[in-house]
Amino acid sequence: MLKAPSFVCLSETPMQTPNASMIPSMERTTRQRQAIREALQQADRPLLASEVLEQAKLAVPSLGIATVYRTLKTLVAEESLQIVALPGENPRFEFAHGHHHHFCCQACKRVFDVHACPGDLSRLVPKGFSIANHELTLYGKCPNCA
Amino acid sequence: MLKAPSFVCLSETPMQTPNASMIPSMERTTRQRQAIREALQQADRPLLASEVLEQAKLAVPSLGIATVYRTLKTLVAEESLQIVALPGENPRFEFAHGHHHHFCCQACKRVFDVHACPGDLSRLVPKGFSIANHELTLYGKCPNCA
DNA sequence: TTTATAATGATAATTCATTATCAATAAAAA
DNA sequence: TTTTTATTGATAATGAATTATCATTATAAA
Repeated sequence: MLKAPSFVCLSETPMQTPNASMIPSMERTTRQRQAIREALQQADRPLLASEVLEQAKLAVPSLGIATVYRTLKTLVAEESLQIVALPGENPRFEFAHGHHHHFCCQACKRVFDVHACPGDLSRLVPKGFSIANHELTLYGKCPNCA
Repeated sequence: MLKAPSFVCLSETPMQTPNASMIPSMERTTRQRQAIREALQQADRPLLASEVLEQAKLAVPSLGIATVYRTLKTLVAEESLQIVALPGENPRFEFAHGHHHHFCCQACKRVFDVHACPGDLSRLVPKGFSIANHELTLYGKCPNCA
């Protein structure tokens, strides 16, 4: 009998909502995945897929972009990574660490975490609107570029 | 002698930075363009290109998406329209009207203008960072969806 | 080790928003 | 009107990010 690939939801099993069993598993530890994890951990800022590739290639020069996308997708699915989507920018990725905001340097285009928060913003919206969340992006010059 | 199309920068003319003379002109008033303008004016919120098409088609059913994109591009180039780029969303368009923020309804996905502003946010960033601008997006339920 | 198969990497394919093409149409000057 | 040509609309083409394919490689269990 065929063994199903680890990411397939078998028809023999009861239908279920998307959860860990639907997420492509990472059954093996590979140099590539370690390099990708470390690139993200050592950068103290969210990285583009291309930046992850660039950094992780320093450890594993043969690394391909397909593996970067595959690994990022799995890490997002298992909620280890969160996506940082800035207006008009490709998604960036960082290890999840709660509510925070971002600073985008207009010179070097790097994005930094901002751990402060303006707090309750319900005063800003007209009556009838209810706020569940907010995203703030600051633009300016980082210390290196100022 | 050939007359150049109105949007071409003739080689006989001195090189110049992009300005009004480089912008595709709108020499004729058409039903299509009026319908597109009116769709944007009557919506009190930024619209996707697809929403502009949908609305303007009510006035001009034959309207095509190419004309919508062409007209939006020209209106942006002449700075009549500004682009509203929300994280992970296609660009929306609204008539320019100064600094303001946006509220995105998590239910109906419509985006509304928020004319209030949290003000100076320089206290939020670590020393060495300088803030030139900021963008704030609020998420929640609009009055229709609450 | 040997073996089974998960994972990789080169690259083809896909996706989808946007732009270019071009014959047909229509605005506005003559 | 007639004429000129800017504009339109159907759709082909483009561009850029992401995903699929598949032969090859390498992990980890036996």
